[in-house]
Amino acid sequence: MEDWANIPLLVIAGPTASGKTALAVEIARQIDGEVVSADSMQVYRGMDIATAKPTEEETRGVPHHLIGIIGSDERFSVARYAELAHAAIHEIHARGRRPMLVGGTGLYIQAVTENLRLADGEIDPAPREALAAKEPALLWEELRAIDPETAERVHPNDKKRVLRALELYHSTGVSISEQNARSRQGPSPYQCRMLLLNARDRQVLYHRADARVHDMLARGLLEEAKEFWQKNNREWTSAQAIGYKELLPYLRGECSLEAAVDKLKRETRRYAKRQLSWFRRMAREWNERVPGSCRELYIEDALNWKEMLNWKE
RNA sequence: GCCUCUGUAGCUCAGUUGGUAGAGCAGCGGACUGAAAAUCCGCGUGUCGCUGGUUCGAUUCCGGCCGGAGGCA
Repeated sequence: MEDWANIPLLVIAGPTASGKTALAVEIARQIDGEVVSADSMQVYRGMDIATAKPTEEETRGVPHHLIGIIGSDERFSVARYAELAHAAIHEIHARGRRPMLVGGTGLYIQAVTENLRLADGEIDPAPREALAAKEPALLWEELRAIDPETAERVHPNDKKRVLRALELYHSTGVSISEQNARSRQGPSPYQCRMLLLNARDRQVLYHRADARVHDMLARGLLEEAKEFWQKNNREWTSAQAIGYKELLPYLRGECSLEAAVDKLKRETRRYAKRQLSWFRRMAREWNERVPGSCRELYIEDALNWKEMLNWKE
């Protein structure tokens, strides 16, 4: 695995509904590429409409990896994702094809491109229930006792991160700050270039997102959601997917379809905004480290394939 | 036509006994290392309908006009 630096990896990132799939497929067909999905919800089986999994028609023969690989009732983690993604990238490269990392989950992309080194061992979820019952302030104090550096960075109200830090420590004996320090020592594994899809006018992106919500509904999102809730538990990670939890009140007769759809659109927009926040930082950092390693593309522009292909070398 | 109510942020509204205004939602910015489509932090973005008058000063008081709702005809 020491030849990592020789593996070129084209990353395509962007918020929801920005057209990542279409761009990736177009490029893949020209450079003999295969897509490794970096999407925390497309990893689950089923959930096809809600997670906008690329259809056969859309992929046009370009292989896509890490989509629909686990059950919606399974636990998953960045650690497992990174492992699978690295394996897929190496395997694609070994076959003489070009790996492309494409998706909207910033954490997953970062874990792969920066080769984050996470502490060994599974995280034991058992302490979570015990810890969750406690007051947030008490949990934060607990974290400060074992890892003051992380406590400093994590807001006491950010219960999820406080809990995770405690779980990590209790399960592996490694604190978050230790793990972070280790990660930073890792090599930059691949020869990376990133295309970031964005919109000059946020409204343009939002209109596309709204249109996609309507498209999903037309394709049977309601049916899919109904089925999803028959088989899945609200506590499971897959239930976080935008699309199902917003429609649940309607399916239970607690609100109108219109209200639920409005909520769904709003949550989609908020999600896109959070993604952009992550990617903008990522772009800034990449270009500081390796000038020109991240290029921003605007969905309003007619994309110039030839220019992009010359650039990626 | 007359009477009453009403017009303040993108929306729903509060408020100023006259000193250019604030909540919720929406929106915007940010963080993010084992759940991340999650979780969390920060920020009012405004011709107070228009126009005259009174006043040192009007979003506030008075008149007129315009828009909206209801009532009587």
